[in-house]
Amino acid sequence: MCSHFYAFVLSLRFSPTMRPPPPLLPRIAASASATPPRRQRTVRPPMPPSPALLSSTPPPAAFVETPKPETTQQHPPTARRRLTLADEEWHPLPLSLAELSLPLTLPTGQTFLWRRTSLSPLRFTAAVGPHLVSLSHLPDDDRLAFLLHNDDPASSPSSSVAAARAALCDYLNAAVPLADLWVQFTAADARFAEVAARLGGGGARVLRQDPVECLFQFLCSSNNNIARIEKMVWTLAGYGERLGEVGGFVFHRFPTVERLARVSEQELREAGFGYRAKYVVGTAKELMAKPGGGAKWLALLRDRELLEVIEGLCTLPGVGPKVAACIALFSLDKNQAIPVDTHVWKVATQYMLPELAGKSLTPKLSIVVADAFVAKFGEYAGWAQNVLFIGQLPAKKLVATEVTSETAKPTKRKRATKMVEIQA
DNA sequence: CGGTAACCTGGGAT
DNA sequence: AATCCCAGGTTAC
Repeated sequence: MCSHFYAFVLSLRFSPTMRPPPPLLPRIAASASATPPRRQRTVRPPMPPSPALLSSTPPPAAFVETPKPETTQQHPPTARRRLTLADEEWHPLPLSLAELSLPLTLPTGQTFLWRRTSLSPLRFTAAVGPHLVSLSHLPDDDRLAFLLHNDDPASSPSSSVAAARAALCDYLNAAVPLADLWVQFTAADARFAEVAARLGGGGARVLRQDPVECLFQFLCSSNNNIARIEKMVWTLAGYGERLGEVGGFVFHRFPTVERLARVSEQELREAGFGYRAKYVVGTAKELMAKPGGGAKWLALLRDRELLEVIEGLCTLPGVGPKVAACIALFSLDKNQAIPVDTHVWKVATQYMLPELAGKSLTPKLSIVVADAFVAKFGEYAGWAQNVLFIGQLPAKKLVATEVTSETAKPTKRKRATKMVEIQA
């Protein structure tokens, strides 16, 4: 039954709507599942969430931390002495700790754009669309909250708090009830239960990123390490509009495809991209040739089937099955997509398909692995895979926290880092 | 169609 | 100190 879909994928390859196929070599949808997707979802994920989770509307008054309305001035006269959360105008989001753990979601390999701008309380900052936001948890509450701090107040009037909240709920995939999934996954697989327990309480959530942003990030990820990926992605972000400075980091809105298409390969090579420089430039130009400029073409993939999505993405230079699956899962609503990399391969041969141990990972075998995940975990298999992937990361690396230069006294040129174990 | 070797770079291990 | 190996892969033989 696997072969049906394999043939299906090959046929898709030559779909007239796609760019002319390269000479050969079926770079098939390695991470696609052969399981026919029932009821293809379009934009919104399945599993109707509780009304309270349906966002973009302000949360109940009980969750509002600051007594004053959001339209008041940003810094009350008495705010000099102690900057509490309230003084900074944090705005609550409808996500509990069980639904979203920041350290298990932001710095664990699905995005490379967030920066830790505070250690205690733990705080992360990044641009979400045009909004420069920090995320943290309110004290004495397990609710998440965000702080909006674009440079120019005029460009972010009070109304944009609502816009930022809506953008965040979308970005954080807030409508998908993660806690329910974990119950299901824990019952389905002992290995998942073990990893989930070790990670403590849940909250490893799959994001719903902007497809352009996601694509160019994972273009940088091939045969590479996290530190350098972050550096490269940060370089790309620098081509976008400046949004502001937080914690010593200057944040930019992620650049448009059009802007990226004007960057030269040599410029990127000098920035340390290596052979990926030509992937970035090539993909940007390839996208510009699409009707609507590429961003639209990518966005429309959200309405397509997983196999077709993988197939389409693989026409872009530098995008293979694994990177395509990452983009599908982390930005295109393809919750069944399973990025099969070395870590997932290890998990699969160790716990799920021991008969494959010792073999090398081929595109066909990664389909087998993806199928095994979907057979075990179902429609949201990609979310389970994400947790198992995190479980493969070195425990000490899960929350590697940078210490600021004033407290760290780095002995060498490189930044000192301090490892902080998660939970307790 | 499966196996293999380059491909840029930088950090850590030997 | 010189080399090797690896890092969430993709591409070309």
